[in-house]
Order: sequence, then C-alpha cells, then structure tokens
Amino acid sequence: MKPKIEDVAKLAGVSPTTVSRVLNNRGYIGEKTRQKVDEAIKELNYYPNEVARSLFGKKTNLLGVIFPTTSNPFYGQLIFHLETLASSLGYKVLLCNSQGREDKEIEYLEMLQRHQVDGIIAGAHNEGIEAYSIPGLPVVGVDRYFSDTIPVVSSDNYEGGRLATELLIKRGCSTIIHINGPISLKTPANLRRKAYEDVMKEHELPHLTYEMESEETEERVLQQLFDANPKVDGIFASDDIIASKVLRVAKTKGIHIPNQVKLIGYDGTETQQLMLPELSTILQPIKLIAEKALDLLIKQIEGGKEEIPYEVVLPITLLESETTR
Amino acid sequence: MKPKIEDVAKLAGVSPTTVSRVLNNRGYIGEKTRQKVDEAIKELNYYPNEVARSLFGKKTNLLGVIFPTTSNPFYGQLIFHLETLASSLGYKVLLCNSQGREDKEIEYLEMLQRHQVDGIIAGAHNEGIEAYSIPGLPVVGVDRYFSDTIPVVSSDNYEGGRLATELLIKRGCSTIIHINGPISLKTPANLRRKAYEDVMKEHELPHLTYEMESEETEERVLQQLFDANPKVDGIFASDDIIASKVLRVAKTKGIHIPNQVKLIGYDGTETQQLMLPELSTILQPIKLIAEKALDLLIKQIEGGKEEIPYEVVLPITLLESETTR
DNA sequence: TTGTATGCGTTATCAA
DNA sequence: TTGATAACGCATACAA
Repeated sequence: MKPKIEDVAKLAGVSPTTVSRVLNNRGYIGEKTRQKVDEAIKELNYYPNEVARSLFGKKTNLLGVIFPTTSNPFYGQLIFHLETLASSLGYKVLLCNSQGREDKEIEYLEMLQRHQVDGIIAGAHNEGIEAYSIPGLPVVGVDRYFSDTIPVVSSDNYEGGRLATELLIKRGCSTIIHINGPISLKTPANLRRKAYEDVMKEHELPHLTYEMESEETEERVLQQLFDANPKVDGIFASDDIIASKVLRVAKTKGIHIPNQVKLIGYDGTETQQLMLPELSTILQPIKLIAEKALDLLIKQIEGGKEEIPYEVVLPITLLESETTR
Repeated sequence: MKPKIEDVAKLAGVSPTTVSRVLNNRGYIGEKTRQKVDEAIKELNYYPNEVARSLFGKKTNLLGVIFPTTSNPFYGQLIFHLETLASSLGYKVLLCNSQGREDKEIEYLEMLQRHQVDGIIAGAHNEGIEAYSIPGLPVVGVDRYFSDTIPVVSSDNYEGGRLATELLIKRGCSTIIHINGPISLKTPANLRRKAYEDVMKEHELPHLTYEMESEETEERVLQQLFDANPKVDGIFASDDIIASKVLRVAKTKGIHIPNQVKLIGYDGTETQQLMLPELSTILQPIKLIAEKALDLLIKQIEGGKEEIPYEVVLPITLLESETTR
C-alpha cells in the first residue's frame, strides 16, 4: 500500500537509515546519495508516517483545543487563530467542542492524553476542573482558572466592564442592569460583573445583575427583566449574543433602543461587526489572545527554562455604536 | 513517566498480553485475573497509548476536516456538528482552516496523510483539487465537487436559489440583482445563481450577477452596484455575510430596506438568527449536512459493501423576515 | 559517509 | 486461560 522508508531505501539502493538521514537532514550524507534518495521519494510519492515518528520520538506535534462550541463566533474566531498559528509553527489541532459540559470535558481530556497530545488550550465557562492538572502535560487556560499552576490568558475583563458601564452612565443612564451568562465562578469574565458593580457603587447607583441560566428560559427572563424594571434605561450584556437577545426582546415589547434603553455588549467578533454593527460593544483582542495562549503553551512544551507568567491580561477596546447613542 | 502496559502487567503479576486482553475484552480471561488487572490499571491511572495502537492497528480514528475558516458561523456551526457527531462515533477531528487558499489545502492534505487520518471531509469555495483523489483515503465533499469518485453532500442549492428569487418577485421586485462570493466553478452553490437566472428568465426579467472578488474591494463594488443600478428593488445575496454587507452599504446610502430594496440572504446560521433575525434567508440544514457527510465518510472507512451515492442533496427552508416584507 | 541492530507501546499469532 | 515473540514504521546508537 503506502510506501515506507524501506521501499524508498530499496529503490534508491541504500539503507533505511540513509533515507531517514535525508528526510531529517541529520548527519553526513553524500551528495549523490541524497539525490538518489530524493528521486526515489518523489517517484514513490513517499512521505513519512507521523504515527511511527510520534511513537518513537515521544512527541506528536498535536495540540488539544477544548472550547464550548465553534458555533459561537467568538470561539470560532479564537479557534481559527489558534489553529492557523499552530499550523504555522508545525503543530496540529485536535478540536473538542465541550458544549460547556464538564462530563464532555473530562472525556475529551482523557482522549487527548491517550492520543499523546503535546499540550492543551482550553476555555469554557464553568468551574475549573482538577482533571486539567496532569503531570507533564502543558495546559493553558483562556479566560478560565484551572489551578494555580496553569497559566491563564484573558483580556482585561475588569477594564472592559468598567468602560462599558461608564459609557452607559456617561450617556445618561442611571438604572443600569447587567446580564450574565450562566454563573462561572472561576472565570476572569466575572470581573466584568465586578467592574460593573464597582462603577455603579462609585456613582452611587443601584446595581442589579441577571443571570441567564438555561437557553430555554432566557426569553422569559428577559421579558420579566423589562416588566420588573420599567425604569431601566441601560443594559450591559456580558456578551454580544445576549445583547442580541436583549435587542430582540426589546423590539417585541416596543421598547426603543437606544432612545428608551441603551445597550452595550461584549466580544466584538468579526461576525458581530458584520451582522450587528449598530451594537456598541467591548472588543476583545481575539487574535492576540490566541497568540499569547499558544506562545505560553509552546514555551512550556519546548521548555526553555524561561519563566512562564501565571496570568496574561490583554487590552480591550471600547467600540461605541448606535445602541448607546 | 506515563505508565505503559508493561507497568500494569508487572503490578498485576501477569503478562502484557493479558493486560491487553483485558483492555480490549478479547479472548478468554480469568475473572480473578481481570480484577487484578483492573485494579492495577486504576492504581497506575493507566490508559492506552493511541499512537502505539494506531501504528500497529493501521487505524487512527482521526478524521481531517478542511474548511475555509471557523470564524465564519456557517463553517463554525457545520464543524461543531461534524466534530460532535464524530466524537460520539469514536472519531477525533483534526481541524484545518484553509482560508480558501489552494496552497493551504494542499499542505493540509499532505499533513493529514502523514498523520494517517482515516478519512477527510472538506469543503471550500474554490476549484476542485485533484490532490484530493488519494488512493485508499476516503473523502467526502461538502458543497464541493472534487472528482467523479468523491461523494458530495450539499443542500438543495437550486431550490434555494429558486425560492429566494421567487420570493423577491412575489414581493413585487422586478429589478433583481444577485451577488455572489468569489466564483466557484465546481460548487453546487453555483446552482443558486443558475436558479436565479432561470427564474428571472421565466418571468422575462433581466438578470444581473455581481461577484465579490476580494474583501478589500467589496465595499466599493457594493457602492457601485447601487449607483449603477438606481432602479434595483431586490437583491439576492448568496450568503448572509454578503447580505449583511449589503444592508450596511444601503444604510450609508440612505436606501431603505425593505421599502426601496428588498433583500434575501442564504445560510440561516444560529448566529444570524440571533444577530440579524430581520434578514430573510434560505435556511440550510447544517446539522443534517454534517450527519450525512459523516455517514458517507464512515461508510467508506468501515466499508460495508454498501453502495455510496455520489451526490446527496438535502432540503432547504425559506425563512422570510422583515427584509422582504 | 553509510549500514546494522534495537526500541518506541501495542496487539495478534502461536504455543504452552 | 495465559505467555513469549514478532511486527507496525521510524530514528537513534553504535559499528563499519
């Protein structure tokens, strides 16, 4: 079937070792020999079997990437950058959609270990999992704390929450509500909420946070939100998806945004910029997050003695648009 | 470091063969032996090395998935379903973002072969590539013809194009323009355009198709479109991203949609339904496409003699919303 | 400069 | 019911 190194060797009239040398450019090789081997490789359309290489070499060049779902443009975009960058560095990505489910995450984690991945980048909005602490397996968290030894990359969630809240206040809002996704205790994203509360307190305004538990009840919760808070004039949604839902519910209730209620979201994905550019939002440096996370992971894998920082915080940008004007 | 089968064997006081038997539930095993082995496995926290298994077994349970980018919600959602389903069937996904570049595709193809993937699912909007015809390597195309032996899964693009165009006509449009992404000769998505032209001809209306070549010139092309066609009253965009751009440009030009121009897109991703629900569109059965593509691929891999259809066409759904009312 | 022998971790074959 | 041995494809140590 597929040609192996031995087939190449035979055709070139040399030993497998020599072929291996040519392939890896290691040791001394005669010029003529190299040519013969190269020809044989081309003729047989040979390429090395990475599985065998991995088994021997104790390195697979495989990276595990665990996030809730590529359906969500934020993760889709982040994973795009992760994979593209990894690819340019010679690493391949094993994709895992955890759907925010801990059982899935644990399954994937085991699978990735069985496949001997060189490292894992993971982010998902639920509790940190002890299972990620695997001796000898480098891990980097994105927007998520796993343990005090696993580095975390995130954007400046506190500053983002602050900018968002302050913008609403500056635009004249005083009854401002914050809407979260499901609670996530160990997530830097919590800082968005903390910042919101801090800013409100600083301005001596009352704060109120809603949490969207399940997808099913979201619409109802949002309806109730408007009914229960007739004086609400500002909403800070913790991501653009939630902001979109707010927009839709407001519309059905005849509430005009931004005239009656101003709204700001969070994330600023390419898709949001295209599909919903009128939404004010906090732009996360998605590509930068990917770069930094990968950088930390590969530093661990290729292990210079370089000190790895425990936490990297990247800058965000306020993107004001129509929903806060 | 990581325990191997031999470590387990030693601890359990049996041979590696026996451990392997327990792991794979193959052959006869004494009840006590099994218990001892199970205990040793737990104690050492052992799990088998899939790389070694793959090398021996000639099967990796790895699937290559090549699409332009997970940043695009359509592919993001498709890949989510592909991976989730594959995972439930015991397969893992190696992710490849080709960015619509043929050179990248070819690179990825080689990489996937080196890694001995069991099969490949690919879709990307450019020419079919001969390189995909790899003896012994099952491939399935999504919305893309590679060769006459590689099966293709797509949704009913012709019917979708027809429904979209007919809707615009029914809503009173007569000067209807179609906007494509970059030309893609070998893509079933071309049928959208064909259907548009057919329907226009049937109604004895003139047809005109614009093609968005590069991202840079898009905005200008769209501007020109409106300037050059002041009487345009209907636009059929070949995907929702393009439709979003039309919406934006129309707004800057003070053209009201749907009052002056009606607009319909194509895809109907979850993200679009959330962020831009007012856009009329053709809903592709993304999950179904994933299911069918995977089904065809796995049938080839696990190779019952079952006949594999060359082409599978899945039904689409018209989703009318405000931009055509 | 090149070749031989060995091992990476697993499983299948065959013998015990 | 269990164990010794060989083989998967490759790259290294060592010898030539």
